[in-house]
Amino acid sequence: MSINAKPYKETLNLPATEFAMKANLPTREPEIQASWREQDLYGQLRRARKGSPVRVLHDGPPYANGDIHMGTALNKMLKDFVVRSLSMRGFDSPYVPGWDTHGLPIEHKVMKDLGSKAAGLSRAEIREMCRVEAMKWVDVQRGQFRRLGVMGDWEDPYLTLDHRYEAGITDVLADLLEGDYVFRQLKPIHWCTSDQTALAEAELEYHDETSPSIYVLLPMVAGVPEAWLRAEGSKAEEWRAMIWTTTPWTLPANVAVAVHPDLEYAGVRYVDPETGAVVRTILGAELVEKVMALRKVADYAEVGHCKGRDLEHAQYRHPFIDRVSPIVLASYVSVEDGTGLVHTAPGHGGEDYQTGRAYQLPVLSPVDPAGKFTDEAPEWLVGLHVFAANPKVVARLKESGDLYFEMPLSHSYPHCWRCKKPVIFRATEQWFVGVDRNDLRGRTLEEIRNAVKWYPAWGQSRIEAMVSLRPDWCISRQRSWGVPIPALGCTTCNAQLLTAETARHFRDLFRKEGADAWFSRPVEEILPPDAKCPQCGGAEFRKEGDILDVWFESGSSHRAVLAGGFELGFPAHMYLEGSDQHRGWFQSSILTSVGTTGKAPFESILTHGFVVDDKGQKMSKSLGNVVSAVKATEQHGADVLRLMVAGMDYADDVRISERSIKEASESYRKIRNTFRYLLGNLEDYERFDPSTVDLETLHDIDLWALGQLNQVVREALSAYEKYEFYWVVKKLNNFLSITLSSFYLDVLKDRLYAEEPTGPDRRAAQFVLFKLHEVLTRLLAPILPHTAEECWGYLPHGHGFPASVHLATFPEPDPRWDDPQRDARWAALREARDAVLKALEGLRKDKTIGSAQEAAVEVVAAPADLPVLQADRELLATICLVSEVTVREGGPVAEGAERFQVSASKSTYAKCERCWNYREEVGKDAKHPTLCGRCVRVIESLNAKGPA
RNA sequence: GGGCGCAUAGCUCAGUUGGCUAGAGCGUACCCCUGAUAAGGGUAAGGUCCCAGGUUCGAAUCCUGGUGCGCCCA
Repeated sequence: MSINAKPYKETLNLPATEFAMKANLPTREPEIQASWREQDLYGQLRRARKGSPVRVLHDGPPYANGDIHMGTALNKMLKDFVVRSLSMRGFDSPYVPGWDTHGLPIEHKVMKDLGSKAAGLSRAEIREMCRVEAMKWVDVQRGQFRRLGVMGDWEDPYLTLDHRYEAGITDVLADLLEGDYVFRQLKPIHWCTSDQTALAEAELEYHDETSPSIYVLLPMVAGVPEAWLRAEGSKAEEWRAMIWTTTPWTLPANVAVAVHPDLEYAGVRYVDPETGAVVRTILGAELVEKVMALRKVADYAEVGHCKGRDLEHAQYRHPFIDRVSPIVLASYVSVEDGTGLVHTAPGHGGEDYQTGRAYQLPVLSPVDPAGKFTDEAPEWLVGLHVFAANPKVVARLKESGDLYFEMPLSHSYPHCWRCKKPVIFRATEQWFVGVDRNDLRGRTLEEIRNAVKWYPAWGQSRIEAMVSLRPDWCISRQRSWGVPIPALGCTTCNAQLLTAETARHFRDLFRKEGADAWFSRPVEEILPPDAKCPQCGGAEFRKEGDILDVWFESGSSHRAVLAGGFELGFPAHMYLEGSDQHRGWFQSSILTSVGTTGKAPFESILTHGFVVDDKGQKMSKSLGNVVSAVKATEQHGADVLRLMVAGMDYADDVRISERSIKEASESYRKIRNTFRYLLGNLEDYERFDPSTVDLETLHDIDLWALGQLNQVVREALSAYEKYEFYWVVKKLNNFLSITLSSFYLDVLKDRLYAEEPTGPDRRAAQFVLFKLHEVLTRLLAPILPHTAEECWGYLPHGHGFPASVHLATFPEPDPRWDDPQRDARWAALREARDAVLKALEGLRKDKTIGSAQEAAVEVVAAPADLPVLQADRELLATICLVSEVTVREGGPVAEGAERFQVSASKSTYAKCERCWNYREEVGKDAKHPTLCGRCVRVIESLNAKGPA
């Protein structure tokens, strides 16, 4: 049968491809992921990059409880962009994900589920339940991260409960002990006297409680302002300092009174309305009236004023203990309530403790685990529970005349989450890492400044400020679910045995049996050989009960993972976390690393902001603005989420809402459809070898398009190097949308559809499409791994391409296509085209034409522009998709006028039945009277060749 | 209250050392095409550049002070 017999339409080369327009990512992505797992893509990539320069992004372990949320998803997607782009840049970039599996939230959950049953279980049994709980969430989260398309060694992640990891933690502790960074000191913590246990902030519930609110007059000894003494002719001993407290029982531990340096204080003389005695006292100036009113004191006068800082180092006597203590300065003092002078007991309060450290005050805590006063307390309190002691203390003060006023006060007070009883602050011995020992702080700051690159740069000043000011690190916790601090208590003298050597002994034990050994085995079985009490030389010990702070655990990953059994290498190229980790993991990592190796564990830090809603508010259940990462992935697909995240500047907060996901879907569709067009026109491409395409056959516009592609490659690669993914997305979007979809690909249609299928003109166009497809797929692969892989699969193989795009490397610009002069010429042509398109819109408005092909156009240009426009007038018609273009010389362009004047009219030619162009020759050929010259030529040639 | 950030069209971002009549993509409206078709093309509308002072011939850009939002701390 002759081709001639077919309708002309069937002789066109219309696009055809299996690559679906509708992505259907929710079902397609899991299929693609399954195939990656089947072929062990991650393993293949490792083998392919073996021997290349290594760049490791070290994963910060998320906490293994609950589903992942948008924040963790954002973090993992960014990490995946980094790891994949490093691989495609040619680096060997293994990624070992990890989980933080110890710690309070998991233990808390287990204890809550157990309820009263918890009391009957051993610590080892509770730990086993915690392990099961943690591993459950590791599995859940692993599935969710994989669903996002995150590539890594999911089969062998690092877990902080792993024996090897536990040994790594203990190894770091041993090194810090060896460097003399670790010490023991009293510190107040929340304590439940009923359960006799320490409580974390998360284990407290706040309820209203009624406490005795008392105002106490402390006798001054020295330091009362001279002016006040002179004015009154009084001595310092005749003055008082008035404090206020709602916990009278803490007064035995009082060792200071705090005032605010900048607040105004008054010296007040008043006459006691009951006794008629004259009393002189120091009070916050703003509170004088209020305090005097409490007892309706009418007869009072202010003797003088001073600043709080003038009172520093003044001295007073304890009301019922033989002790002289100082007035100190503290910035948290306010005149909200009380007297402006704050009773300070470092053993019984967090702020008091900080102030105490600043002034080197003693930490007194004469209270035993049951909440009863020890014999360090005044005799009349010993053995009494602290809450029962309150009225006794008040009575005593009243008796001695030191009580100004008393009343019951209802206020919010912390209670134990388990027994619901009010808790107290009680100082206990804790383990610390001393930040100023061996100048750890200074050396850490040196590393921060000189050895680490910060993305964005302000991350440096942020962490610098934090490290400069941070207090010593309390590393002990009174919990069960974690790695024990392997301290041994001497049963004879209570001294603690914990040295680098003993820690290393337990490190080896933990490596073999896990930290569980500490809890499940009797102490005699696990004692280090020749263990002797450092104080009394005794050889009998008990296991102490503290575990390590979880920040110490995750902060030890540079030892347990980087330098450990994962062959990643120390230091890592990058740590990448949210900006909260400047205080968290970045700090615990660099402190333990500098303390043990002298070096930062990372060469660079990349931080991202937090996920907020479309108004910039944080996501919270109560605001109802939470977008679920898991649901969003199921509904829209991982690639859509990834595109959304990649398009935003992560340095700032990242705004996510249903709307932003919808917008990302639309943006995704545009990308996908452009690829579909490329593939649709490459369907027959694999039948020949692109290297046979004679570059001479490329049209000028083809060369220009390849030159534009070069620009995109350069910009994308440079953006990837700077980890500026939103720039990659922006550039690719613009290229896809403006350069390709609305211009180049539109212009190419005539050639692709109407020219001879295997003729040089169409093949030249396909040569470019092939290149576009290949290059753009590679550039997008780190961001849209599923879609890129799908596209890649449609590429004709056999040209030395790896089977997966993720084994490929990024494209390089091809200098053969660079030609600035051609670019300038095309800039002018495109400007002329814009003017033409604008003119056509006028014809459409009045219904003269529909499609551009119906129009004939005259362009008036300045003499300077003529050479470019007149060089190839048919070209101008081709790129404007109109019937014909005539170019006429006009005068020089006037100031502010358009560069090109265009007038358009309906073409007088007839429409070619085959290519729909309006051409002069239509009707001239006797055999094909409805065709234009080009289509006649194509049909004749096809006929000559016979059926394909 | 302190430290570190952020603030330009409805959304995501440009705007190098002060010279803009402030741009781009997406979205929106309207139109065209019906041979990329739950696609494609075109045109257009959209901004007290957070606010208030200041420096300057000139400020989205520099300075000061606010406001809002985020993270961390108190």
